[in-house]
Amino acid sequence: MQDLPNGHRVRIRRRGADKHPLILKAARELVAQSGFREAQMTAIADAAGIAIGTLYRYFPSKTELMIEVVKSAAQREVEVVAGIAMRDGAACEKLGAAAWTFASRALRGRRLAHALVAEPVEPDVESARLTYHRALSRVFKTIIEQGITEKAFPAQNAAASADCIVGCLFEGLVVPLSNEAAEASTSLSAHATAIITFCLRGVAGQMLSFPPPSAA
Amino acid sequence: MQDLPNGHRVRIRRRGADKHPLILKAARELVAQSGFREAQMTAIADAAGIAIGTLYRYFPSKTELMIEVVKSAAQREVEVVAGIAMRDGAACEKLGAAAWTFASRALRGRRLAHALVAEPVEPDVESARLTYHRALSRVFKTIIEQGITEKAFPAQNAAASADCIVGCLFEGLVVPLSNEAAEASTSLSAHATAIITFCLRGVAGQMLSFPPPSAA
Amino acid sequence: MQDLPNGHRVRIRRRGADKHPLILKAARELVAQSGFREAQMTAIADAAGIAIGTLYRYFPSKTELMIEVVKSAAQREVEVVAGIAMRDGAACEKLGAAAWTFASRALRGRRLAHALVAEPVEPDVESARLTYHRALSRVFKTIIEQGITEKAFPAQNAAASADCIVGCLFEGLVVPLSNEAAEASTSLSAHATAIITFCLRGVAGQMLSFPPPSAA
Amino acid sequence: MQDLPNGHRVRIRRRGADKHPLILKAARELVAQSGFREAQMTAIADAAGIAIGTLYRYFPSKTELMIEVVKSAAQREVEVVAGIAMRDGAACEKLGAAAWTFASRALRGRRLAHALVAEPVEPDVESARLTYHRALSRVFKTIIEQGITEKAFPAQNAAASADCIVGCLFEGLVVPLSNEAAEASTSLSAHATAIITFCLRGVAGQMLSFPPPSAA
DNA sequence: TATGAATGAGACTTCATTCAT
DNA sequence: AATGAATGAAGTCTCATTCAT
Repeated sequence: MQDLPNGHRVRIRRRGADKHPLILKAARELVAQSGFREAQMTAIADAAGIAIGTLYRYFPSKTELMIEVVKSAAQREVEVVAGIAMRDGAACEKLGAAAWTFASRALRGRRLAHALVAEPVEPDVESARLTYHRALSRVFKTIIEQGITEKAFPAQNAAASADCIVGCLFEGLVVPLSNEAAEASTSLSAHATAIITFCLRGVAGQMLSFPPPSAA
Repeated sequence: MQDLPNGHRVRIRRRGADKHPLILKAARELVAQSGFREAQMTAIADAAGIAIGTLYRYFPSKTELMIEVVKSAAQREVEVVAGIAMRDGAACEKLGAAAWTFASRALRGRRLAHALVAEPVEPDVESARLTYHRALSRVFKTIIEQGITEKAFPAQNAAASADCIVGCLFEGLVVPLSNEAAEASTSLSAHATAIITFCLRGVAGQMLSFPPPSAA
Repeated sequence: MQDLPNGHRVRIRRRGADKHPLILKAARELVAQSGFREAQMTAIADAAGIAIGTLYRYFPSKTELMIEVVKSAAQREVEVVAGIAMRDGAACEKLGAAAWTFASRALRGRRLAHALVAEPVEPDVESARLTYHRALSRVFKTIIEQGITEKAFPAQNAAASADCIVGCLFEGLVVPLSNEAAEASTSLSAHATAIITFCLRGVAGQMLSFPPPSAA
Repeated sequence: MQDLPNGHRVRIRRRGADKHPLILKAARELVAQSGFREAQMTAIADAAGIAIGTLYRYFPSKTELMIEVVKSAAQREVEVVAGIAMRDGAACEKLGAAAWTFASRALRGRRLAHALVAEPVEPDVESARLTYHRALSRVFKTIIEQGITEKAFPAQNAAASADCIVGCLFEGLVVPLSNEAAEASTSLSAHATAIITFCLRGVAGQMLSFPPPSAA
């Protein structure tokens, strides 16, 4: 036995493919398709093309698997957005770019994004989801603090402002995605622009032009 | 069968008390106490002091009942906040007051607020929950539009800004409530102030003093 | 809700037969037939002619049901033997009669007796089984103490002697029953007589004639 | 395939260590530690430091392995006790010594002793366990018969008396061990003395002084 | 020969819903 | 109209055994 880098305690496996990512992928796709509710262990095993017992070789319980699903999906989002925060450049521009990046990614991968934000889960998974929110918030907080230091933004409670940005993005972009009817992407894009404009005003305390980057 | 004014399709009942509100109240309290997960039909019937069979005379399914729970709980919140929007006064003040009212109500009734925002539900209930978000957003939109008309606020996408406010309030206040550990109410209150300040800046595009009303 | 005399916390049931004894009987028969191992909840429900869900209305878990099975079966045995201890008469005679009664009952109901003595169970059920052993032992202890008082038996550790009697009866009579091949009842009867004779010698410290009662 | 002298039917193995005893040892230790319930095949293979597939090369099924475990553990106990029966000396003293030896070994190795006496098993393993009881009984029978021949003991059904002794020792010493709470070893020792005294009286039909040997 | 990943039958339990009384 | 016992589909998890490498 040993602790693997991915944090799971499993027997050492020498031969055969590690089905961990395979299962995670299948689970994530099921969740992305129909939400947590439809992601039964049997369905996940079927989707992964393995037996239910094999699934339990890699994940000790459904809860653990769902936590991994949330963590892995969330981690990716946070990484991308965090990458922007680390760039050189004005806080104001980075803030807009980070928000826009998150928004455009959420507009794709609708169902999964929604699952990461507002869908029914049990307490332990909820906790992992909350961690995602907080991680995302920290990225924005970092940018805001830089802006305050640079005098680009007025003094403010950076943590609260960051929470607000996350809330704006979720409520403005992700929650509407839950109803299946996909709106025209142009109107969604315009909506995203309005949302981000609001966030920038909230942080900067003044009107800022917000030119959405051409690349999503 | 007929459609009643209150929108419910029930069998005509001539004698005896209408147990509809009784059941709704019991269900709402159970959800407020322990969330949707713990609100089994049997438990609701017990709490209402009626038989499970009777419950099914008034609600055709658990889904329908939960939709009613969300609607009724949401309606109350919306009404209170809408009441503030209808007042005379400057848009700016009303905006702060409405936000603060929502916030303080959410800080009480944590569990219910959380259930209305982020808890696991099935698609049909999710839909009712979304309607609540939209209704709340409309209230803020009305205030913002008034403010734009009065030149108190700059021109903006009022609907998007309203969504943002709702998002800020939910993300900033309700989601953190999901972890059982109740923080000190003073820090929560300070947090609420920071959140609302952000919202006002986002709408007004400038620093606004935000004096929270003494009464909630 | 209320605590019923049988110690189970169930909803008050007004109409319909109380299926508690029906289930217990079915479970006991299954155990008597094939032991604990074969007594799956589904099989018990089938045997009782009810649905699995109904079974769980009356017993919260398999463990609880098995504990009841052990307790109810054991209680009956202890009661019968205890009845003899309460009679008037010489300790010596009562001791023989009690042992013989237990023995003859064990010779009938073989499988169940074996389950009560030596069969595989989980810890909680094991505990109930141990209680049975101790209760039976206490009956013999009472008789022995009476005999010591009456100077019929020498001074001795009555509790230990009682345990020994229980052990003799179990090992001598019940354990051999576990192999399906039923021996001739005459030889079993003779064996029982030899066992009980040993016990009487062990208690009395001298040779005692032991005339088995004609009635079983 | 062939039947080996040790009674095992195994494939002929020419090279490499015979892992039979290794596996048996691991299995026995696991059973001794946590009982049959916790002795899963995988756990046994792990404990033996071999692969599960290898385990199945030596034992065709779990049942077979458990039978071997019971047999081997039992054999050791029987051998030790039988060694005493083979000594020179008075039957009476040997009887006490044999009983005391068994008792003191049971007081150590509690869990294994309990598994050998009263733990949940399937029919085939049960059968092996019964064989152990009978073998132990035969040892005592031998001693008793010697005593009868020597006129040290009165005429009696030696087989039945021997069964009784086994029953006394099991019921008096092993069964109480099943509850985890380890009693003070002094009280256990006193209890063992009382049990053995009873057995001696049962066999000899008179009060005998029983001086427990100092060494176990 | 050895390995150990994979298998899947089967066990327990929950809870929304029905229907005879 | 009211009752609540009964139902059983469905979901999670375990572990003895197999077989390709």
